[in-house]
Amino acid sequence: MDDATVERVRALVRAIPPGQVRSYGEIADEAGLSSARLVGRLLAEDGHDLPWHRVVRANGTFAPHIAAEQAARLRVEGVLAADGRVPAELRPRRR
DNA sequence: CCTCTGACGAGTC
DNA sequence: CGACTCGCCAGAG
Repeated sequence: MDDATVERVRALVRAIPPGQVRSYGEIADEAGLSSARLVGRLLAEDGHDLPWHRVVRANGTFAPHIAAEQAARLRVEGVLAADGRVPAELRPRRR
């Protein structure tokens, strides 16, 4: 994967407004990536300085190992994650 | 070169 | 709903 793509992903994540979430898949498409997994991988390696907590799975759930931290950070922004998932209204819609 | 393993997603049953 | 499968890219062993 090339650096330009990585930058696109980082920019997209940075562009997510507080209190709002987007899915790995959406980021992947818009950044021109073929797989959502790559977005996850990028965030794991190079996303420490990004609002990664605003990126959730397509069904609104969190990745297991970061669920607690993610829920905490979102709560600060006013997003109350009940039952380890984001409220339906904020959940990334499939279309 | 092959297999396994992910911060994933969509489709089937 | 949950459980499984397959496609996806890259790095590790």
